[in-house]
Amino acid sequence: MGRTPCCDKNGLKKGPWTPEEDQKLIDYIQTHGYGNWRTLPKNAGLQRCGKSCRLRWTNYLRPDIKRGRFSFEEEEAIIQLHSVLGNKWSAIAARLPGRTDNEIKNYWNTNIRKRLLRMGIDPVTHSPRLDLLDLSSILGCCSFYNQSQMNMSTRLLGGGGGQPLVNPEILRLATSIMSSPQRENQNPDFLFHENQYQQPPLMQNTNVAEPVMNNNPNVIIDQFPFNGCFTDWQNNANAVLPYLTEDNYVPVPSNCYGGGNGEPSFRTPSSSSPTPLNSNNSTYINSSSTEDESYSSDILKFEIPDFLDVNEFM
DNA sequence: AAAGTCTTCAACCGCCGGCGA
DNA sequence: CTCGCCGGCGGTTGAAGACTT
Repeated sequence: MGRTPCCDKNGLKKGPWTPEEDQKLIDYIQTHGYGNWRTLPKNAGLQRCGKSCRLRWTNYLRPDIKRGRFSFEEEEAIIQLHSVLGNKWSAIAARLPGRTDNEIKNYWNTNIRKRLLRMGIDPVTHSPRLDLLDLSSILGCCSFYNQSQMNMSTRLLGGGGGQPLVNPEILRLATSIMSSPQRENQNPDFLFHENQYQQPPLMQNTNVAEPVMNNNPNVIIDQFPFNGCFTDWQNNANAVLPYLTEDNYVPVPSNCYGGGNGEPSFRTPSSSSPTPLNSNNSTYINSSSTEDESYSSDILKFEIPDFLDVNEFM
């Protein structure tokens, strides 16, 4: 289907918009609305192509655009949404009122993506990348989340009376993963292909952990052992090792690097019984850790803000 | 103070899907 | 069914400002 380029080569302006051009576009749209972007620039007296006008309007001039820095809540929402939707910037933007896909995309690429990388998390799969991981980065990530009042450095290292969040077994896992023959038994279905969140398969040994049955379509089933069960994987031949890709991914749910209050939350294994996941006001995925109550309940709880209609993702 | 490097983000490009003729 | 138009999307670019040396 040969289609003519929307931007005529001759005579149409490109590059940054001037205030005069902005005003022309605003005036025109306020008077006539926006319908046919192809004819709009001509009617509005602009030497621009329709595409450029549409972009300028939707990304910059639209009156409902919220400008300025992203709030922590927005940032958190972007990460969560990205873990489900992938690079569907428009879909993410649709759930963040006042933000454009372009803005979110830019913010992701310039801020969040880099931070995740520094934390050793692959920004594409939202999985820890062992080849990226180093402890200094993990500690560094605390600054990413430091808008919470918690001193995560202390927590990660086990200070303040709590258990360390960076389980020494993570380090052992790294070693075992690299040498595990089960690397060959990778289940590609669990990878976040095509931006679709997929449930991890059942662990064969229920003592280890198993994903909670999804009784509530509003809930992203997100339970997957990440901390505390590595020994079981190592010791139990029947236990299914977490998936590894060629690139040494260990896919973990998004909440492993951000609890409802923004801390990285490496969680304990959940109880094996299906947990009703309901809340009137918000949806929690609650890992009812009975084995180690010293873990903060906040860390084991992931809240999906109401304005994120998870239903639409499914 | 100047030069070099890095970061940010507005804008562009090319592709795709929907729709009507 | 094919074709062409249009809107929309995601990836990429490059200018400008910020920061570092």
